Order: sequence, then structure tokens, then C-alpha cells
Amino acid sequence: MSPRRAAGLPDDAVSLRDHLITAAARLIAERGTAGLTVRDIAREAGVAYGGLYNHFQDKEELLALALHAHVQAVEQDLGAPSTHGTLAENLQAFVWHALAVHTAILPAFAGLVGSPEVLARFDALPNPLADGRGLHTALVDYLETERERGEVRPDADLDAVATLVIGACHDLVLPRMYRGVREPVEVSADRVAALVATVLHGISGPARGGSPKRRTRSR
Amino acid sequence: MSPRRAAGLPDDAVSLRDHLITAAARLIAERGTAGLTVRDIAREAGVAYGGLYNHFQDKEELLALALHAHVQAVEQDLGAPSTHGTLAENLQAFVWHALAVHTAILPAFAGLVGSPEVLARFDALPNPLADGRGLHTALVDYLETERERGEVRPDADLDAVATLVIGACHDLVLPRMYRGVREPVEVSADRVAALVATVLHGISGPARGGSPKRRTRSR
DNA sequence: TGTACATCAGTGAACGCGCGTTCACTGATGTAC
DNA sequence: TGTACATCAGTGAACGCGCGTTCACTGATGTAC
Repeated sequence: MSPRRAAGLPDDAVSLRDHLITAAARLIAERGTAGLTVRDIAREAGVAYGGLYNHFQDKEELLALALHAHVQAVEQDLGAPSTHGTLAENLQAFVWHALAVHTAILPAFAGLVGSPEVLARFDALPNPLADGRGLHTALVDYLETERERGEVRPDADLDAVATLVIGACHDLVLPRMYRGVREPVEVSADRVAALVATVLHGISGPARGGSPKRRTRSR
Repeated sequence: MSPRRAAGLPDDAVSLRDHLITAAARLIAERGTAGLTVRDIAREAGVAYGGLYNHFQDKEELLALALHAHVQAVEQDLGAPSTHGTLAENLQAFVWHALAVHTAILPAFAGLVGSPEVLARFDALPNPLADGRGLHTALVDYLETERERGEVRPDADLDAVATLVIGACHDLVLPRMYRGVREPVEVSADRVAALVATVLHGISGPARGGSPKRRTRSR
């Protein structure tokens, strides 16, 4: 059935196709997608680059699959954030989780802004995060359970909370990306706690509930 | 003094250098930085591409300056968000402002992930947003004035608020970028209001201030 | 079991292309007389 | 004022390079006898 085996293919590898996807995902994890070439991927896999086209229509198909594999690998390494503590503890755990996910994933996506074809193919694959739900929906679902327990106010807008919390993670990760820094994000536990506390308790005050008066135009 | 004038240089243009920066910034506004070539820029400026190197050390210097000009132009077009309404109104105005800024700016930065040299040169220039402060500091400064007025609780973490609010704007804009969509973000006024209301009043409840009990491990 | 052959995934030199950059040349302007 | 010349930014053909992709060739494996 198989007339020849790739020289660099490990004995435990099932197929060259999967081996190439794994190798590409590993490179994406290390360097992102920007400047990634088919020769780089083949070298990482220990395999000739021409054979790539026996298994993928083009580079873009391989990249989309490798991106998917990378995101899956990131989540597998991290595990799901805990939901067994208090609401505040669980939200903090979610923030740490989302920070790690975005740190690992953003450089991969950002490098593909000029290749909408890859992103479109990735979009056609199932969402690899949180059992296909994605982080946003996963957080909304969790908050729903907390609302049923009475820990969250009935009139709270859970979608807004998810946007704020996940967005904050983006905001903490993005500036590093702008500067090309690849070290892990350094965020203090105090800062994470402050984010969660702000979402939980708000900042309005001290005249809680009083109708704020529109001030006259200054300057 | 000037031995020859570029054929396509408009009569009102001060220098070819500025003309090239403006043309590049215009292209960045239209298509982002991904796939932008020196020939594209010269064509947009109506000028030969070789002369570019009489005015810039290399493509990267021109891109960094054009990126800066683009960000400045975006802010100039938008104007500063109003601070003359209520706290909630002003925060909503800020969200609209940040959404517009990020929509216009993110594709430009994302396309440069593979060119840290350009980002480093951009970083060396003064921050073009909010009089050199950047959006984050501008929001913190504004919240400081509201805290002095008593509209914001004394113990509020203003840095956390800014991270949440600006982050939410990132979160609303980023997914479009992932998919290569270039149309303006469509966010409803209700959604913006919900974001601001969440930050202002929090979601914890209804047992306000009660110590939440750690629940026993489920599942 | 041993041998000759057919198969087809693997291989990498080679191709075509577009990029950033160079550089010999052009020609409008300022200057000398 | 008119003319010859020097200057140097502007011009774009050409260069070198690296990319994605192709394709004639290789060679390990399965099969026929």
C-alpha cells in the first residue's frame, strides 16, 4: 500500500499529513505565523518540502489546519479553568486562562491578517476552544449558572461581562504583540483581582442610585 | 535649490517626503499594512518608486512614519470624545471613540507583526493618541476627575476600569480582523450602554456585601 | 522461498513571480558669464 | 537679456533574493510468478 516512507518520519507517526500539521503547529507556537515558509515546516518535520503538496492543496490549507491544531494544543496544555471556587476566584481563574490562551494564539492570528483565505478555512473548522463554544460563550454559560445560584444579579448583562473580561485579556496581551515581544505576559495577581473586583462591584459611587446631575459645560 | 520636481507631485505639496508619507498613510487606512509594497505607495503618490530611497533609509522607516501619520489622521478625523455629559454618557462616548480608533488602527498594526523593526521605530515616535498619553492614560485621567467629583468610588481601581473598557473595544473589533472583514464594526447602542452599566454598577448580588460561601466540589 | 517488476509517495533542483533595493541615466532648475 | 553649463532629485530597468509550487526522478514496498 505505501510505496515509500518519508526519511524523517518518526516510527510512531501515523501519517506524514498529521506529522506535517503537528510540525507546523509547533513552529506556530514558537514563532507565530508571520514569515513561516513551507521549507521551514518541512525542515521542522524532517521531510522534503515538495511532498507537502501530496497531502494539502496548498500552503494555506496546511496553515489553517496547523492553526487549528495549535489552538487545540494550547487549550489541552492549559486545561479548563476551575469553577469550584467562589465567583471571584473562578473569574480570576478564567482571566489567567484567557491571558494564557491569547498570549499563545494572538501572534498566530495576527500573522495571517494578510491571508484572509487561511482565516476563512480556519473559520470553517469547528471552534477549537471550550468544546466548540469559544471563550466568550463558555464564560457566559458559566455566569448563567452563577446567576441561577443568586451570586449574580438577575439584571446583569452577561454578554457585556464576557466582552469586558475577555477584552481586558486582549488589552493586556496586545501591546506586547505590537512591540514584537514574545515573552509571556507579566500580570500581577493584584491586577487580575482588581479587574474581577471592578466587574463584580462596579465603580459608581458613593451616592449609589442617586440620579447624577448633568454638569454645565466647562472650559 | 531643487533641480527637479517629481512628475506626480501636486502643486500644493511641500515635499516629496511628506507626500510619500501621506500617500502611504492613505493606503494603510484603506487596506492596512499587510501586503503593502513600495511600488504601491509610489503609485498612490504618482511618483517613481526609486526616489523613495532619497528620502527614507528603507521601506521600514517610511512605514513607521506613515503608521504614525495614519493614527494621527484617525484621531484628527474623530475628535476627542465628549466629557461634558454624565459619567455614563461620557464613558459611552469613550467606548464609541475607542471602537472607531481600533477599527481603523488594528489592521495596520496586525500587518506588521512580522516586522518588529517597523514597530520599534514607531514606538520611538511620540504616542500619537490623546496628546501623547494614549487612550488608556487618557481614560484614567478622566476617571480621576470623576473620582474627585464623587461620581466614582474612592477605592475604585481606575487602571482596571481602563483595561476593561478599552479591552472590550478590542474584543469587539478583533474578531472582524480574524475574518479579514474590513467593514466598520456594527455595535448597537444598547450593547455599549450595557458595557458601561456593567462597569459602573457591577454584577455581584443580590446579597450585596454578604460573604459568598465556597461551594463544595460538584460533578 | 526467491526474483523481477509495478506502484506511487518522497525528494529536491528548477521555475516563475514579486518583492526591496540599486544605479546609470534624465532633465528641470540655478548659476556663471 | 541670452546662452552654456553644473547640479542633483526624479526615474524605472535591472538585480538579487526568497517565496510557493512543479515535476522528472528515486527507491522502498507490495505483488506476480
